[in-house]
Amino acid sequence: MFSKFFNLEKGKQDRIINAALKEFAQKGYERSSTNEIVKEAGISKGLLFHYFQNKKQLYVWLYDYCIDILVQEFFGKINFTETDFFVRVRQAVLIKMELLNQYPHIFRFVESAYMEDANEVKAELQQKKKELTEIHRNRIFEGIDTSRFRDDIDLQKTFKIIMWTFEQFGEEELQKAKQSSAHEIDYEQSFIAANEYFEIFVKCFYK
Amino acid sequence: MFSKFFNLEKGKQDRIINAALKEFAQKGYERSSTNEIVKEAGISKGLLFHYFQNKKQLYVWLYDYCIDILVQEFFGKINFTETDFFVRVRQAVLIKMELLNQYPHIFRFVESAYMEDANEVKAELQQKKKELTEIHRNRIFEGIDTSRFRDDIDLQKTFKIIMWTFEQFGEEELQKAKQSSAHEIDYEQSFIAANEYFEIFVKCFYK
Amino acid sequence: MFSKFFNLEKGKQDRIINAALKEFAQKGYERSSTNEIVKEAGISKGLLFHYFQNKKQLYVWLYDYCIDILVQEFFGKINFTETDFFVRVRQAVLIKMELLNQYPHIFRFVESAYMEDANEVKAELQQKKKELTEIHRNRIFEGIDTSRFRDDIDLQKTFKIIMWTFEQFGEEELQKAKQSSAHEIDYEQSFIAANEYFEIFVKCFYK
Amino acid sequence: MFSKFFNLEKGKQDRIINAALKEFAQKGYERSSTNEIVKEAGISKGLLFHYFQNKKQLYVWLYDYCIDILVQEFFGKINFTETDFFVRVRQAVLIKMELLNQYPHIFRFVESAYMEDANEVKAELQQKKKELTEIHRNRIFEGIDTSRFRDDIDLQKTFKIIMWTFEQFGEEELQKAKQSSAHEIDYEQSFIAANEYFEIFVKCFYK
DNA sequence: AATGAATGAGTTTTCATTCAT
DNA sequence: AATGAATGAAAACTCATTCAT
Repeated sequence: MFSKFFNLEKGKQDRIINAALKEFAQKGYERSSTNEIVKEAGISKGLLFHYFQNKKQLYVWLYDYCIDILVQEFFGKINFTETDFFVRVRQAVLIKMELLNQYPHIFRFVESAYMEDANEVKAELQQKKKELTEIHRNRIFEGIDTSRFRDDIDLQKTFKIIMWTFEQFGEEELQKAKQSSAHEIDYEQSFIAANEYFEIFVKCFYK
Repeated sequence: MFSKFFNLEKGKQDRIINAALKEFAQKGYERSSTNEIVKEAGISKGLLFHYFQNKKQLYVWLYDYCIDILVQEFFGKINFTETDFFVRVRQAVLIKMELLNQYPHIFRFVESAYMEDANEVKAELQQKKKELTEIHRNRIFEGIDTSRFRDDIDLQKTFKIIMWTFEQFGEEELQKAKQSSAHEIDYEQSFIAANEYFEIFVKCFYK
Repeated sequence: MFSKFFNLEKGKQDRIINAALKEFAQKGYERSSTNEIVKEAGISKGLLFHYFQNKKQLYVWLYDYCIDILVQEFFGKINFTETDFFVRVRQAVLIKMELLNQYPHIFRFVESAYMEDANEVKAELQQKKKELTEIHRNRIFEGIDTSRFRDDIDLQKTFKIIMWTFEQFGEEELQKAKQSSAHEIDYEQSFIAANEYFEIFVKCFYK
Repeated sequence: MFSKFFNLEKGKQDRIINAALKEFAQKGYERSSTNEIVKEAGISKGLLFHYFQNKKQLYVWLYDYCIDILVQEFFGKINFTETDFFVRVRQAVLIKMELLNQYPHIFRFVESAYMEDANEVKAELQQKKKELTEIHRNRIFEGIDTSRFRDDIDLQKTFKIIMWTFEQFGEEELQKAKQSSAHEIDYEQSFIAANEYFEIFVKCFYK
């Protein structure tokens, strides 16, 4: 399929990927222009369509490519010997923040893809998202010691409460950052706040 | 400003509102076509722009209009004499579901507006969202009896955990509904599941 | 024809005239919008077209109206008892400058009308211009004492040279003014420069 | 920038240039339609905007293109070994008339551009006009023998009088031609009339 | 006399995609 | 593999003018 693309000279590959990443992250699927992408990548119009049949394929391929990178990096950094739930979740939150810092373009693109609702790619994207969570959702909890949780509450639901809290907390920090003067997450302060949530959870959900 | 619009014959007003609602909810701001809207509403191209200076104003006006309806309906139905936090939240969740059923188009449009990231309207929308939450966030907790919560946990953060949980729970139910055969929320089953979350919270967060 | 218009309350007449003057002078015939005119004049769309059948008629009528004012003012101020050609021309140049100062909008509009080349009004305007010059060209030289000019040169052509010189000189001063910081004609300096041209002409064309 | 355009097949280049020339000369900037231009040139709408970013750029580029041709042709035909002022000016007047005949469309377009007052292009055009006159105004008088002029008159102003006279004279002949039955300049008769002006100038301005 | 809702053809510009070279 | 000329449908928006009230 895309093996052709990978035969390309590495530099050109990168220029194309970065140009597309930048354009899509900035403008979303619909508003993005293949014209701008080829201009930024310094290649011809025809070449882009030689490798990617159309805009949609380029977008979806790029999404897969980015997800692969993020998933590999993410799970590569998780310490699976740690069995305490909260330590594990805290790790995950931190790693996510690190990745955000390390691959800002990729992250921003994937983020924007999650919000993307252009009809053309929506369905395909949602399918992929679903598959992704199905595959990885429980991987993050592999080897967790569940014996420390209270016995009188549903564990699955308790996990969800915790996951949702940190998802939304992350979202809130992101929003705050956007509206701050620095336009950047204040990691130190975020870390302290996150810990306070951990404390509540430990107090309430552990035996 | 838009008083002109409200002088219009009611039927025509509704046709315009519904056409715009449908188009924007379905396709998002960028992809939506004013051409389609006027065709659906059965009016001339010129008329739309006689009432709304441009596409953006139409969108933002429609957003305000919808938010007004939802906010009024929502707070009109809340029983503020009830002081128990969880009963109040349960009420809110139920009312939200009712509204979803009663005004599906308006709800879907506002929902899509929350995800909208077309640069042109993003900033304005975010400002409005911020104002909205600032005004109403605490209204929903007016007169709540906080004495029943454990004293050793931060109340603000605890509230957030609960709110986030039900937001995300609602989201999950919506997603499930979309992928179900009926394409409709199974209220009975949702209600049972929601209750299970309530039980966890009561057990863990109350004294 | 337009007697209807003059029955209107004076204030409204003026508002309409000034609004049209401003719009046409600023944007030229084609780019001007009747919408803007009625908005500025504070009247309804329908009313404008009640008095002026269409945009073209409004433009042409306004042109006539302005020309009438300028012509009357101009010839009213000329001192026809003065028989020296150069004194007369000098007078004319000064009066033109005064009028420019007194009726800047009218002047700018007429000026713009002279440059107007919108097909729709071009022909009509040119016809009017021709009639105007035919009627008034020689009026300005009424009672002039031609005996002081050299006998060996064609008087008609000499007059033309002088007229053209002052027309173009005025144009040049106008351009200078436009590009100056003050955006205004420096009358004192203009007057001195004009005099130098007069001196050349007296030296060369008088006996 | 526009090198792309010149890579195009010559025939197509010409069709585009001529179509634009015709449309702009006839209707002026504002009233001209890019739709009409592509129709006349027999190309697609997209292609025009592939080569020229927008209508304004097309107009300004065309102006530059035309001015270049006229300036080169004009100065190429001037005989700079001739040092008599009046012979030189007579030459210039004749060459201008020749060019008018040879490149009627280009001439008409440039002429219309001089009268153009569409806000969008006005400033840019005026800047270009100013540069043009600054560069070339004195080139036309290179090597002129000024010793034959009277010593008691300002030479710069005298030159201006002469230049303005012939500019306006040319204008007048053009207007006459337009309103004549033949719609063409009667060169022979023009030449005689021009000579009469020359005679006046020689008599009056030479020692 | 006065209003302003209504029209719809018209405008410039963008865009993904194709294809001959 | 690589180019870039070419397409034409579609977009948002404007505008003079009409007409029922």
